[in-house]
Amino acid sequence: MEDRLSNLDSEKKIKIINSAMEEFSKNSYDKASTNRIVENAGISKGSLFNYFQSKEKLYNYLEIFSIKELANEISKKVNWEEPDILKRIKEIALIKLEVFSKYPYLLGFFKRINANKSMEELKTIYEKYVPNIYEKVYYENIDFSLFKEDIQVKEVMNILIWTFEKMGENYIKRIKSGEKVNTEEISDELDRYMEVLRKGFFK
Amino acid sequence: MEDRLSNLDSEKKIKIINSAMEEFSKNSYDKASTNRIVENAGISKGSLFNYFQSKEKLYNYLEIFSIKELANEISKKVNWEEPDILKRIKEIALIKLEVFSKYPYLLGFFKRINANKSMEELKTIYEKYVPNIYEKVYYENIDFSLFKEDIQVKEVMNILIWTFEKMGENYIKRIKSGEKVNTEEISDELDRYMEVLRKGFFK
DNA sequence: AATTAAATTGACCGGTATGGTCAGGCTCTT
DNA sequence: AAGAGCCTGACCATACCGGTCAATTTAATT
Repeated sequence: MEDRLSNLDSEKKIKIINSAMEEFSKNSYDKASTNRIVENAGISKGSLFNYFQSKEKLYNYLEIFSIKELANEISKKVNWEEPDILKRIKEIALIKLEVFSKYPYLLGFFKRINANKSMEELKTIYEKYVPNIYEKVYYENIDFSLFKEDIQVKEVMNILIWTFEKMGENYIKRIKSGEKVNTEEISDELDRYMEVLRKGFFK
Repeated sequence: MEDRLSNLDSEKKIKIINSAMEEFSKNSYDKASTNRIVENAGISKGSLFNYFQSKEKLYNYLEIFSIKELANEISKKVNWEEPDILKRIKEIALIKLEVFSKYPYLLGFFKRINANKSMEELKTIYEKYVPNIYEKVYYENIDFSLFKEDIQVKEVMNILIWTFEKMGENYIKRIKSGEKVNTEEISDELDRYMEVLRKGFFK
């Protein structure tokens, strides 16, 4: 058996992934410690190296896992027929939040990947593991005629995306600090911002 | 002489500060290396410990320096009579950009501080070194009757602030990657976003 | 219950990097 | 040429690094 991970108990697997993501998101690759990873994951050194063979392979696994996990969830769950960009963005925000609740250090780990890889390298990886996701997410079947007529679409799109990203970051901060996030409260807040943005930029 | 830094050549001082900020923003306190700091700053180990006595004192100095540097620049340069929030935010964005050009790792270092300190601790520090800055920045003399009448002010304020923060982060990324940022181009982009936001949310 | 197979452990390895020291070197002013 | 004040970098004990592997525990098979 090549892949020694798939045999693992799913809860244990998540614990290892989260511990490794935490370590790699807090420290650069060189300074990240496999000792601390096994300690926080509650497994032995030998097991980690049995599952992943080396630190480098662990890191590579995590990289691909992160990219696939988030993109696949979005791919699967979004209603791609919905033409209203605000509804699309809200949907994605909620999916992200769900994934980040399961893997609280995923966003931090993504930021590391982003910092260490050029735009081209990143796009190549995405193209390989989740083809077309870039063009799809905020554009597929979106009805851009819903924007106010005299508005600059590119700028508004960024404002929408950034607003929900910032909200998401704030939620992750709260999740990490141990707070139990109330899904209903979040959905309400997203709706409030949606309403404001709709009034401002849409017909 | 207690403060052995003020005697220093200003260019050298900036080089040391930037090198230390870079190291502390890339690594946690424990893993940040004084060896690498002196190497990148172009000074000897002995000098660093002559100036700062210990790693801890260097870190504390940096923390207070960062907070003061940015807040004082804003305090000094902003036109506090301007009642238009968009103009206020643009002014602050440009000041931040200026400071971040001088200290490219300041924002990264701030994020470390934020991650390691609770909201209360942070506020205490700000209150001590730059009193009232929190209430002032986005509120002092701002004319909130300029907003559209049926709009939710709190949400719009966050959208404005977040938009300019995200733009700033993108510029810093470009500065760090060595790109020479064209101030005129930036000012144009800020204006473009200001215009869109004004159309959406203001009378 | 006995035997075999598979999964997990953690003490241990050589090697690297750590924060901090301090005796001596260098460069000025007098 | 002498003294004063910066500045240097080899040096210290020590802590931790990624990775190994014989020994032990757990699970499966007979």
